Amino acid sequence: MKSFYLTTAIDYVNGSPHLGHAYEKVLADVIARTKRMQGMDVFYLTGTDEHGQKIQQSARAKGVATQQFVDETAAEFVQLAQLLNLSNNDFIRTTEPRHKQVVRDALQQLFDKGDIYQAEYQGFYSARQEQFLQEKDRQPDGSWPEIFGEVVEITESNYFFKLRSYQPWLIEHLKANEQFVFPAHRRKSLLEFLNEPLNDLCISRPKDRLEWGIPLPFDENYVTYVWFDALLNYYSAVKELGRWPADYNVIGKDILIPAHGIYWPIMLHALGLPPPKALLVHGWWSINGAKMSKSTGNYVDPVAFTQQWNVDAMRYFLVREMTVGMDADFSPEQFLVRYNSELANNLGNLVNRTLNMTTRFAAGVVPAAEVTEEPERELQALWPKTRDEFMALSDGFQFHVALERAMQFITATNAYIEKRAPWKLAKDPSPAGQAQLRTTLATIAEALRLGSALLWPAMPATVDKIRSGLAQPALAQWEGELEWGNRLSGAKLGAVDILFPKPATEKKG
RNA sequence: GCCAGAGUAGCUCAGUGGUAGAGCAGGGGACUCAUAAGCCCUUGGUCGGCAGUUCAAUCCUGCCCUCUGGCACCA
Repeated sequence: MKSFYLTTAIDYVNGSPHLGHAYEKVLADVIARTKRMQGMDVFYLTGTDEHGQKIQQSARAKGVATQQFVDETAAEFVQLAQLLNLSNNDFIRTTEPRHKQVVRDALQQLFDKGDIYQAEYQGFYSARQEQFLQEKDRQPDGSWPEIFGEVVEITESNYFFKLRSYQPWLIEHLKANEQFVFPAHRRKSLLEFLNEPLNDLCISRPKDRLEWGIPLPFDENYVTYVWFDALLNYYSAVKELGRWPADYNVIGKDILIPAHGIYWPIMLHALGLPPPKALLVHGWWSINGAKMSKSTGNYVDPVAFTQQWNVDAMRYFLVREMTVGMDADFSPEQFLVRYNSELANNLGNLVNRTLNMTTRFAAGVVPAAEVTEEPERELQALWPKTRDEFMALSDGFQFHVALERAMQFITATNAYIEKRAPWKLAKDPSPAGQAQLRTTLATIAEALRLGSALLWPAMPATVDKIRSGLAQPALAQWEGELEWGNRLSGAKLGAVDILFPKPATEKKG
């Protein structure tokens, strides 16, 4: 069985999850479930990034122990994963011993190898912000902004990783592997960035400035810089499982350069490990057409929103609305449009009328199809076309179009019902009419079984509910499930609650 | 400023070197199994602008305009 390993970025537990976090996890989950449906042995990793100065500061500001602070915030992300029905195989936290050990081993290895050296770093330091400043932080007149307080030039000793010496290798790797970054234009911008010489990466922080981190194994007076620590999670989680390298590291566009596009492949290469096979870089969500911002209230709480509606509706919307790699806009109005027209009216209603008619006209048992005439031929011909296009689009991460295609098949099934008008056939006592009626009911049920199977990665719980109504087991994989046939003949259909109930009032509230 | 992306029907987006497409919204109609859902028909665009290549460009090339994002650590 082909194995497939993908990861999400691990979330920094300095604040609560927002819509972007939810999206990335759902996107990765849809990919993971798609690959499982295709018969692959998938390992899906997500987790939290828990070290660093901001976290230490936030914990102090809140007056709680740092460990307690990260435990509490990490719990929110674990809950989000559960709420979104993610199929992750593991959830790694960078404060776990299993991770810390891998980081320390990696640092020691690089140190022994001579890829890490100690040097003096000179710069302007703001004690109030506890950070080094850069020239771009200066105001036009050369002074430092008030928020930094007193700024002094200091010299500090730190450890540096020889990033620059691997720059030629990275450039070669990017040129030789066009699929290393998706979408393609991100690879170009990465190469652009590499036109300039890299600086070596400072990978330590003195303990008297920052103690919330992983101590350097070769100098306990320092802790590890948070990015160096965090990136290794993708490896530390599966080191013992032998699953490295990842097929995809799924990340947001903001952390491609320099973290995932430069630090990460070079770190791995220096350690003698292969880089990930590819980085999948997604875009950002705006809210109501504007940048999301908690302070202005232009914000959607993914937890509250999901609970208010329905997990699968949320998952469907996120994947249906955004083109992977591009930005998209989230608004309650647009959500409602998709929810009503595609989920409730098209899919949900098809499920409902199928079960109703089978109950009413065939005592709840799916009949065998007996005739194949123009309406059947048309729908049956559309199926393999839909399925094949859906697969190709999914493989290319074009989920927004793939889902539209699947929905078009659902629409075609609704149209088929109108052509056959089973409610009229039910009043036709002739043998031919009755045969057409039985055929119609069989055809609808089969089309629903097939069409819904495509929707499983995006809406697993919903699809399994539909399948339960069709007396089918939960879907395990697509193999053998996507060919038109008559396996539902004789199936005693069960009841299914309204899948996507309409909101009480359609006006926005 | 530099780099990248986007610019196609009211909205969200597909798409192709050869007389422009879908969904939603809008208009009309027939039906009733169904979540007043679904189905059929339909209004609507000089495919950002200019020039070029070509028998032919929305799709190729060049220039320009507008919007968005990034420019070193926030998905």
